[in-house]
Formats: sequence, structure tokens, C-alpha cells
Amino acid sequence: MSKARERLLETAGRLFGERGYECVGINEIIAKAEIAKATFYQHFPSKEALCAAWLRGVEEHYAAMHRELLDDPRPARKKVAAMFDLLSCQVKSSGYTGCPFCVTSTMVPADSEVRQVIFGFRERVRSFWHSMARELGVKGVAARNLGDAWLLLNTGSVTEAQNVGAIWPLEQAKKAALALAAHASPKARTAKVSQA
Amino acid sequence: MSKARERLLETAGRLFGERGYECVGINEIIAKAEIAKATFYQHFPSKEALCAAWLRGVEEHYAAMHRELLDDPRPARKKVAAMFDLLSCQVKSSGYTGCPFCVTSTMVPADSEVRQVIFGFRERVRSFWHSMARELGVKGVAARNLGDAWLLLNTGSVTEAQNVGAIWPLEQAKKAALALAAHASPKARTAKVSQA
DNA sequence: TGAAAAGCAGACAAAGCTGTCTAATAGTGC
DNA sequence: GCACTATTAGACAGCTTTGTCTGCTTTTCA
Repeated sequence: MSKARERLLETAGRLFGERGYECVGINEIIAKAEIAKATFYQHFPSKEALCAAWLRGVEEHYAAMHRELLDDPRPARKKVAAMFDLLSCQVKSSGYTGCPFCVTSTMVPADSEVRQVIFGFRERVRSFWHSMARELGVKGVAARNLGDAWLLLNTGSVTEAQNVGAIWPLEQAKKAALALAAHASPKARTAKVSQA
Repeated sequence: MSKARERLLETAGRLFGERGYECVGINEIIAKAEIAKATFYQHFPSKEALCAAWLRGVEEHYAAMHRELLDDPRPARKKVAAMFDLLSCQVKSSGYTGCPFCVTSTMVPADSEVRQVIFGFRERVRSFWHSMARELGVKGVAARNLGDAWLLLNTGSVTEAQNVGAIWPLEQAKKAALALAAHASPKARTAKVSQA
């Protein structure tokens, strides 16, 4: 990848993430990236294409994170907790203003290329949580339900954290996710009953 | 309230809800509302003030809905289910593109009046879910945890529904919310054990 | 050395935005 | 009739936006 393209993607990602697609202009991006406008349009045909390229990069990043976590040999319950800890770290990092896909989703037309990227990402995250539920030993429709519940806690906590500017949503989502896990997993339930 | 102001608020609400604050201009709002520009600026000092007024209206609407549901004599578990059904209806209604507060949140500066309205709303919704948890007979920190979990399922399902353009997130959130309720409430747990 | 590729600065067009202002018109209470 | 208020259309200023284009310079690589 050329230096100019790299810098453009990096700068645009930072700005889009901070203030949202619609609130950041091409002029600001090229100024901050110190790239000439003509060069920009040699790499990307439009602002929207830049946005799509950025989101595809983020998608790859998350995909790697999910793969790594699924391959991790720890028990599933620890990995669910670890995922929420990872999200917590991201939210705590400076300038974070919510899931890039959710934030961008409202600002692009429904039939755009960007929307397709967003849609694909959400699908992938959902199937990640489904896999996690199956790893816990839950089967069939119950695994889908548990995975969806985790996904919604994931989405909800990140969104809420952005809305209120705090990290309690992440901590509370982790607790709820583990409670649901304890409720759903046959092994865990047995352990809990024997504790009582 | 004057006819012009009413029509402006209604039109702006629809458009802001559909495409987001930043993607809708004053010119389009006044054209669709069939109100002269000068009249607009006699009612609202700025576009941002219009947005804040709109969100305050939405806030009142939700506040009434929450009050009504808390006063409802049905058992808490039914009311939790009813709340998710209400959200489901909203999401299904035409042109709905996500929680107005979440959608607007990313498009306004952090210190604006609009941000204050958003913040207040999120606080109020949170305390609604806390009240609901206490109605279920859960006490202290457990009530806060349960209420927060419900809140996150609420936020997550509405956001996800908007992202993927489907209503399964609402249905799955309802299931998870009821599972958490069954898990948390002493009465429900007893009932469940006696069933087994 | 020399050709091809990449990047540069910046003017420019065409359109959009918010917000101001003028001047005329419609309705309402007295 | 008369004063007062609300509303109208629309020109306008001043700014920002995306995207195109020209002409020039730097880098790269054989």
C-alpha cells in the first residue's frame, strides 16, 4: 500500500471515528493527512469509497480478534468475559465515540456500498457470538438465543457507553453475559446447584 | 402551540428520525412543512434549538409511556415483556431508523444543549428499568444489575434492529430479558424449580 | 540517464448549508 | 376602520462541501 493511501486511511479512520462520517469533510482529511486533493482522488473515487475502505479495515481487525478468541484454549466463560474486557479497553481509549459501524450506519443511504459493509460486519459478529455459545456446550436454538443475547449486550453496552460517556455499561454487560451463561450451560448449572 | 411551530416540529422529527440531524437541512424541513424560512426563525433561533425541542417532545412521549407501564397493575414480568413489544411495534413502524437519541448523539458536539437532553433521557430510561427490577422483588445491587441488563438489551436490540433492518433483535432481547428475570426473581426461581 | 509513476499546490465549478433581511400579505381583536 | 401580530416568498451573504482539472515537481526504477 502506498504511503499516501495509508495515511489517508489512518487519518480518515481517526476523524470518522471521532466525529462521524457526515461531520468530517474531505478537505479536513487531506489537510490533516498532508496529502494533496488530486492525490486523494487518485486513490479513492469518492468520499464514500474512502469510508467503505476504512470500515473494511476495521472489519478485518475485528475478524482477527474474534478468530484469536475462538482459537483460545481457555473455557468459553472466560473468553466471554475477555471479550467484554477487550471492548471495555477500546471504549476507554481516547477519542472513542462508539462502534464505527453503528455510528456510520445512520449517515449513509440504505443502498450504498457502505451499508453493505456494515451489514456484513453485523452478520459476522452475530455468528461469532453463536460460536461462543456452542463452545459453552449449548445446542440448537438455545445456542442461537444465548448468542443473540450476548450480541445485544455487546451492541447495547457500547452504544450506551457512548451515549452517557461512561464505562459502567461495559461492566454491567459483562455481568449479565456471565449470568446468562451460568443460566444456560448445563455444566455451569450443575456446578451452581451443587454449590448451593 | 401555533400551527406553524407544530408542523415544523412534526416534519423535523420525521426527517431527523429518518436520516439523522446532520443529513437534513433547514431548507428541506421548511419546504416539506410548507413554512416560510422567516417564520421558522421566529419560532426557533437555530437548527440546533429545533433539534433540542424535538428531542424534548420525544422524551415526554417516552416518559408518559414509562409512567403508564409502571402504574400498570400487571405483574412485573408481563410488563417487561410488554415494554419490548412496544419497542418492537415502534421499530416495525415505517421510516423508523433507530432511537432518536442514539442517532443524534454522534452528530452534535459534546457540550451542546442537545447533548444535555440526550444525557437526561438515558438517565431516565435507566431508572425506569431499575424501578421495574425492584417491582420484580429484586433488591439492592441485584436490582441495579438486573435493571442495567434490561437497559442494555433495550438499547442493543433497537440499535441492532436499525443496523440490520430486521426485528429479530427485539424478539431475542425480550427472551433474554425474561430469562434474566426468571433467574433473578426469588419467586420465579421457586416456581421454576417446582415445575422441574 | 531517462522514462514512467506518483505526488504536489491550488484554482475552480456547482451545489449545498445556515441565517438575515425586506417588503408585502393575511388574520384577529378592539 | 385600525393597530397589531403572524405569516409569506424569496433574495442575499457568507461560508462549506465534493469533485475536476491544470501544470509542475519529486520519486522510483531499469
